[in-house]
Amino acid sequence: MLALSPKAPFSFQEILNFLLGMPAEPLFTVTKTSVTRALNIEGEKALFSVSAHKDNLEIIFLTPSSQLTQSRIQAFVTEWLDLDRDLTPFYQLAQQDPLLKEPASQHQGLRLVGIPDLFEALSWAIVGQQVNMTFAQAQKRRLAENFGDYLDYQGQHFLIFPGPEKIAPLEPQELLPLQISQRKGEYLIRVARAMQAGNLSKERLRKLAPEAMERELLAHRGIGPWTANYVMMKTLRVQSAFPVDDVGLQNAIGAALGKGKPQREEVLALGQAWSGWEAYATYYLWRTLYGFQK
DNA sequence: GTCCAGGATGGGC
DNA sequence: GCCCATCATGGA
Repeated sequence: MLALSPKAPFSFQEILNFLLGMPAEPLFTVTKTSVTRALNIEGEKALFSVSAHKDNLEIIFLTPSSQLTQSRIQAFVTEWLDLDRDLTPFYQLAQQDPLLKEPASQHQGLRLVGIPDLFEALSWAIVGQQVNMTFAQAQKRRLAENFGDYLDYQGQHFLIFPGPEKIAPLEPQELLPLQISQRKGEYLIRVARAMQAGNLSKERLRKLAPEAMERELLAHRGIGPWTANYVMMKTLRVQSAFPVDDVGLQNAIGAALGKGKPQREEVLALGQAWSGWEAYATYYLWRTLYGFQK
């Protein structure tokens, strides 16, 4: 067991509610009090769960884990749940914003749950392009089932997403049975190969300024503006990342303003008020779409 | 049957 | 630069 102390304001319950309200994620299980997932830490598979303990969080290691693995998992959870972020400036900004005021006060302490693994994030974004999320989750699950790993524990089956080395040798036709289209299969495989060749990595990207980072991502076939900003938001933790073209964001804004989907320029104009916090603003607006209430 | 999903690309103009 | 067809599948 290991305790974590997130920066206040923090609410694990809000995180759980958010996850429970989304289409089921294949890589972890969520209950009303905890989230449990398996990871492969440098060849060692480990299972852990995160739950609230008073004002703090605790990580429970469900499989025997070395000291090194435990500290890696701690770092993973900190990054995954954005525990070190100080949200105070965002809430100050949100308080004066017509669109953010309500969601921010209603979901005080909600963190932007990320996707620390770059290949997982890109894969998820690519299969999620222009299809509903339930369908996209099914494809992600099939990728994990067919090419990833797993850990069984007390009758439960925990999937581990494959690394790029598992996808790089494939041909798009081999992904068709998973209902991944020829074109998306090409995108996935090319991204996997670029990562394997070292031309695309989190380490390289994180050294770049946001503009250069986006350019670098856009250079890859299959990564457009939406995918680039989505990954910057979920994986690279760029707070100014802003997936303007996201249909969910547009719907959330439209609903909040009591009208239809806004134009691209309207979204950009609203985003100016969120400068530096576009990623969290987007996330809290997404939250309004999936109204899971206890 | 039609429309919409947390888009990207390449062509024509 | 913008507009448009195409890809491609499932659920409402």
